[in-house]
Amino acid sequence: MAEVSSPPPGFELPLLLFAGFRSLIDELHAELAERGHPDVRPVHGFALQAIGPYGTSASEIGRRLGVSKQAAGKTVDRLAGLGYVERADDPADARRKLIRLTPRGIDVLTQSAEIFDHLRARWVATLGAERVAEVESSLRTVVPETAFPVDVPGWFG
Amino acid sequence: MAEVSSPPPGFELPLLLFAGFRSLIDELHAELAERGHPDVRPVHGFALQAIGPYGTSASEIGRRLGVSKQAAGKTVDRLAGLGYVERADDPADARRKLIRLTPRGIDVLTQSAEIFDHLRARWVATLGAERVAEVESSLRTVVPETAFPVDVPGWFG
DNA sequence: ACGGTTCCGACAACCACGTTGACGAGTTTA
DNA sequence: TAAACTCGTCAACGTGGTTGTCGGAACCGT
Repeated sequence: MAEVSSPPPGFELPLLLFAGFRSLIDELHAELAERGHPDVRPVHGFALQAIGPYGTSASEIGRRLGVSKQAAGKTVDRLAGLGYVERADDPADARRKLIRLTPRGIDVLTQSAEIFDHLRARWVATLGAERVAEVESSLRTVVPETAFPVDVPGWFG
Repeated sequence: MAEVSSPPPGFELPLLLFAGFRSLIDELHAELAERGHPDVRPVHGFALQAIGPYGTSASEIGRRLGVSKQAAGKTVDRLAGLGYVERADDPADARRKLIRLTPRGIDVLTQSAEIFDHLRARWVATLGAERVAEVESSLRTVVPETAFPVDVPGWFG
């Protein structure tokens, strides 16, 4: 019944989770900057993921990200300005503009995957494969399916 | 030498960490809303924490949060508008305005601590005390001291 | 085949949150 | 005392959201 030693206060858990997330993202972007992608921001990664290898419409990106089509359109504008995506007319539907990843956009995604693997390997080197796997499996257990971070942008404010 | 089963791709780790963080914060704010604090946003919590029980100046809040004093001033404006903080003249220094938590501000902090404890207890009920403690200790090990999320606001964009 | 509904992308106005730069007023320091 | 610094505020701006509106294109039911 009695706790042997008092558990840590509950507010540490979210702080630790965020710190872990943040350190990974910070290192990712530091590394991306060194590899020729200094201008891509954390939010952009989610948008690029939402586009996918075959391209989609801006409205669809908005739906996947959980934001309005207007917001998605603005994000596409900026990504286009940075050279990560391009707009093309959709031959099948004159209303739509197909948003596609440029080679540069594909590159940043490829490199990101590589860097994330590298960062996870660093955690394994520090904690051991088992403990990393257990963190992952614990989180998978406790995180509701719905909470998966599709709709990240603007969630904070 | 060979991996018995291939490890999960590295990009899952940050996603899981963020999903865990986010689910906790979402539940916190859902609960806070029910307890009479529907307008407080995730970012505000960090600012209220930065103020502390005795109050400080806006510039100091900015320093603690890693943002400009102007940005801190705006945040204080909003928190004051919501009734969580108040400005008072500092008798010792006519330049400074002392930002202090109102009773309502103290209440939201007290309730947050309580809710976080409750949420952690739910994780314990699902995963067991040991696994939760191990997640915490693993993260403490792997997170650099410097990455502790003091300077959260605006970090994303 | 045509007319209503729905969807697309764009424009405008607005809000939240961050940034720099400048400034007057007050405090500290040399 | 004069110079240097700090505080808070104002202004302008950038970015990432929101809602509302709108014309044009596609779909669907009669």
